[in-house]
Amino acid sequence: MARPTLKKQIPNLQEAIKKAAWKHIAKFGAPALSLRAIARELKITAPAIYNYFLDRDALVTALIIDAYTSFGDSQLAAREAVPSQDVIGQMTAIGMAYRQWAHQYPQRYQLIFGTPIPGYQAPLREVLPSAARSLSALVSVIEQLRLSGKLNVKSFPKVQAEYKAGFEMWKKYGGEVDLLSLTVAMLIWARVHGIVSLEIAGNLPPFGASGDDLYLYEMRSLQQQFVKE
Amino acid sequence: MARPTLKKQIPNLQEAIKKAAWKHIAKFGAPALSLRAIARELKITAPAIYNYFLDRDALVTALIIDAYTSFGDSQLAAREAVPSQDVIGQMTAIGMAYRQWAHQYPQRYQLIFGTPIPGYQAPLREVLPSAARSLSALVSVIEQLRLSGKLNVKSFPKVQAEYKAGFEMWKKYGGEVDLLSLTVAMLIWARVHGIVSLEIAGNLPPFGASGDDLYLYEMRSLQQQFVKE
DNA sequence: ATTAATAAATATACAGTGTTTAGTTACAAG
DNA sequence: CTTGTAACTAAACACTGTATATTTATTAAT
Repeated sequence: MARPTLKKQIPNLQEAIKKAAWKHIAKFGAPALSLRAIARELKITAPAIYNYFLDRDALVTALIIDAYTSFGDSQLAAREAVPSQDVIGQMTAIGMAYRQWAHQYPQRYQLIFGTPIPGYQAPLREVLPSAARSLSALVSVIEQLRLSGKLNVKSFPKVQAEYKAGFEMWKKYGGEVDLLSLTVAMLIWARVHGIVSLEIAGNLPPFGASGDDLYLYEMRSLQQQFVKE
Repeated sequence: MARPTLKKQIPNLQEAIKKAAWKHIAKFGAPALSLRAIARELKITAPAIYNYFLDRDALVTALIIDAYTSFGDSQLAAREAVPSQDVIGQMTAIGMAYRQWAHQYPQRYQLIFGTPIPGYQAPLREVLPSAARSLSALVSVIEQLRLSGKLNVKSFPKVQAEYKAGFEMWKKYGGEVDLLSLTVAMLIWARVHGIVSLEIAGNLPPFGASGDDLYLYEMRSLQQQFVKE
């Protein structure tokens, strides 16, 4: 029985593999992800997976893209939930959604922003679309702030010319914005990422009853620094 | 020949193993660290390593402690290089040393602050001494700032009571300071870590000629936010 | 000096991993 | 009814960390 009959075949095996992979990641963590374990779960043999993914890295890449999509959905939904006139409200909503998503899916967060898979390096070309989309919510808000003249960027550093090509590529998936807005958004991202990644890894003491006082403080700091008036 | 004669034995094999491990990490990255590869390099068998380290994780822990020590040395040296009256100068020196060290030893940086070893979780008890020491340079400067009344901590959030035990433990290795100074230092650490970790992973566009304009900007931001006057 | 104990290594083996190759079968198209 | 292809299995390779048993060099005790 080299090939199972259609009746016994798993209908969308590609999706089933990813689903089993997520299940294993949630249970044993991303580093323990194993093709053979997935195969056991689905009652197929490990090499069968190679019909759907070039190798383990390709599977991980697919998982990362899914995670980015989930993350981007959460970011865009947060922005949409606040009326577009209230730019500052959108900014905080996006920031809160960031941390909320990270706490809800710590494994997905680490899969995207950490380096939990041995030897794996995400191929930028494949990941960029979903990654740019996920950042686009924040970037668009900063852009709105800039267009309304409320963005305080006194002496904000400029990116080097060599990055221009990367920026053009970003715009393709992240939307038409000024380079300044993108770079400010990236700094904000870096700040938020700094706190959340340490928090997820358990390297920050708990602030406040629910632990988010420090985060709120940092969001206020961002507001005071980058929003005029 | 189960046991080599003293002449053929490697003199401090424990150190030699760590040295070979670092060599491999520098060459192939931390995730590719392999006991068997180390053994091959030293021309011994893999199980021989178990005479010096309980298991692979114990070796990694030893490496992390070494990395923390190297990092701490750099931090403390940076503080010492600036006269103790110039607290703000010490603060920036420490900040610059942080990034400099991270760029000089990206693998060590990722070994400490990332999670590049599959399934490995650093045992806090063993790592804390060197970790606390490495942070103590920054913490001590913040403490000086606080004692001289120049620390601006208007509405800075407080840590939860449950952390008090961890704080007591920290003081044992990181020096006698106020809890506030420690937590402010941790926020500063989070900010700096946010930028540097993204930078090391290649996820930030290059700012300025040598790429450190954004970092300088962020250090100025910290100063403006936390230093009075 | 002889013997016993210990320490430090090797040899071997086990269970696991990703991946390659060759073979087999179910199904679809001609 | 045949042929071709897609989708799988089986078996094997080269790795990995680790456990166990064994061997030997050195040290300590008698």
